[in-house]
Amino acid sequence: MNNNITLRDIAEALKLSVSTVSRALTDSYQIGDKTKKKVLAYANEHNYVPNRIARSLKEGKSRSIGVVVCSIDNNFVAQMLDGIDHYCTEHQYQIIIMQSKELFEQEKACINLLYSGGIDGLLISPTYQTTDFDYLINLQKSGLPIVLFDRLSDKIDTHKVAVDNFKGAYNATLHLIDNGYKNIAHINSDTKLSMATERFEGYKKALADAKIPYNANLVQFFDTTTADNLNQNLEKILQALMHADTKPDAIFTATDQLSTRCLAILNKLGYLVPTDVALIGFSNTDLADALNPSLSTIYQPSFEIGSLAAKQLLSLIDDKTNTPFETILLDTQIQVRSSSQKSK
Amino acid sequence: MNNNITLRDIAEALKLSVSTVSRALTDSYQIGDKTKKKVLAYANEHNYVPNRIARSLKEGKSRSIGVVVCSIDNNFVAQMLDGIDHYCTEHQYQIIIMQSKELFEQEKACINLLYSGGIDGLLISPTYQTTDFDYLINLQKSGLPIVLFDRLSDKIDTHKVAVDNFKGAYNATLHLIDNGYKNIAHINSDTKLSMATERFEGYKKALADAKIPYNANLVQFFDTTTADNLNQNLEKILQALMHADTKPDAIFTATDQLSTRCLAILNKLGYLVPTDVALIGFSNTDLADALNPSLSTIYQPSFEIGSLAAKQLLSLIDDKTNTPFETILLDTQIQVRSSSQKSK
DNA sequence: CTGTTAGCGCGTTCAT
DNA sequence: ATGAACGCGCTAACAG
Repeated sequence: MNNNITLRDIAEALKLSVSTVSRALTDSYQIGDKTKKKVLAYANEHNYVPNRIARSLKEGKSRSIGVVVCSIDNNFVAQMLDGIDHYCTEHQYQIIIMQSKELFEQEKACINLLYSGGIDGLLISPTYQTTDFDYLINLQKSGLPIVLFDRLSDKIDTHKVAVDNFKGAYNATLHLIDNGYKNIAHINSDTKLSMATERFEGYKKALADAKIPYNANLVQFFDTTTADNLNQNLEKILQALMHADTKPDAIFTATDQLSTRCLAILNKLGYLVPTDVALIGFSNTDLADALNPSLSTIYQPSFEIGSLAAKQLLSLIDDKTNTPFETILLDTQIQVRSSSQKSK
Repeated sequence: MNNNITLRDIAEALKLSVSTVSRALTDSYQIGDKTKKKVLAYANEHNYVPNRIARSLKEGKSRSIGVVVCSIDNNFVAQMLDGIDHYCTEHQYQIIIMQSKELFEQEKACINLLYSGGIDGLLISPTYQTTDFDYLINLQKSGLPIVLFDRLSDKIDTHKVAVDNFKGAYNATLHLIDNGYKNIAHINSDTKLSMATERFEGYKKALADAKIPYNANLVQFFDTTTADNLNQNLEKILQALMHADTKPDAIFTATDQLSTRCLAILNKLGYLVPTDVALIGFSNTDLADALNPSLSTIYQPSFEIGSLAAKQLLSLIDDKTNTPFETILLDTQIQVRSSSQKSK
């Protein structure tokens, strides 16, 4: 660890007291100009840098926040982290990122580690498995500011930031309907988190509004927590769907991974998109344009989700005024490309 | 910050001394069984969790390492971070990730922050701009263990982990040659870091071995540090190349971003890949299969780079035995898909 | 086996 | 305007 010079080193070298040096460095009004100059000069020359750990211990706050996400190796997550990092760096907060890998137990382990590590607040996007929020609620009760982002839950009352999943899903489905598709399948994660049901609801509402009867056979929820699960199950599901009596003419996928993998697997199985089946899905990949065919997506303002969540958390940390908790839902953006339009 | 109970709270409640409690909790041999049990029980019940900050201050080490990368919002980087995180979590080290955004000044700022934050070691993949390593060398001299990963430099002597760029580039170029391409263009970043020149050298060597004369007009180095720069310049470069007298029949791109953007832009400009021009490039995107056309890539073992780099760093931190520094170069893997093969 | 004491580096009273 | 002393929570050397 950092074995730089300390206040005491400066004090001894300059024959001053530690407290004088400390005050000189913080530009206190009670220190004479000459001493200030002298101290500052010495500090610069020997590039003194305050020991953050000691300061944290003293002040009872670390100016660092914990961030728990499913996986850092996920395009969409990385974009949100970028937003979080941007806001926090700007406000001189350090972030400590931990990965839950979609495992509830690991999520708890992360939180524990972060908490004992002395974070000032917690930013969390729960795992797909997470249904029990008592753990977080207890932490919150014992004074830890918490903000949920991307994946929300009603079970805990706090600041939350995500997108309007219902509307996004509604628009995606509506877009397919507007393009003449009728047998629209929906593939989703089987998580209990609200994002999944909201997207499902948006899908159903769009069908209902268009007077298209809902067909449960066209809807699939399954375990997407690991890449292997996702790939294998998705392939089976797609094959089953495409061989069923009511073969879908379009698919609306509910998550980033689901959308891109779905396209890859359809290609692999030899189906022509959108001729055989159209596709639109939630996705933030910047390769959407280059995909085969270019992928229509529901784009989420990932960077903004991250930076806003960070903003909410820092305000929670600083403000002791009990402002009521709020849930911010940003709008998604529909990006129409080839995969969802009947080829001319 | 964490305002849990402390050793003193336990000590007072149990009418013991703080040190006894401390030792009981660390299962010291010098503490009686009954006291141990009592302390442990009380600690569990009130879920005591040691204050990491205080411990860090006391022990002079934080069990945390700093990681500086260009951007977390970069597929390849995220994969390496995943590897780093995996190894560090396993060994109970915390990582603090900071983004340089390819800016040398910001890189220095990150390092400063990390250093004053009391990291035990530093993992760094320098910016494309970085040519001056004195800064790092000084830190190293003052006792900070440093490991370079992914992007290396001769200017500093320490552990380094990356891939064999020369060989990877050689193989990519050779593959194009084997498939009958002769006018092979090469697009690269204009960084001074060795990775760029090594890839360039690999390209040239493959040409030379095949007795294909080197044509400087087919080689382009340019500023890829921001997404805007990359996109705009790349489009110009591609248009120029494709309209030149010696139009390339194939392109070898040297970085992840370059490869995927190149494909997207070629599509946008209306060129058919690989019919009009073939393409292979360094890239780790898991969407390579789904791209239009599927993209042939030189794949780097990103996770391994990360975890190995972390391993080297932790060994540096723990070992005080002066083992000589080593540079580990992992093999890349060529993944041949449609973009680099003459359509049949 | 247990308690007392000291000190990590810093900020902050309380004196002077 | 400056210094001495204390304490944040923890570990470890030193006593007994």
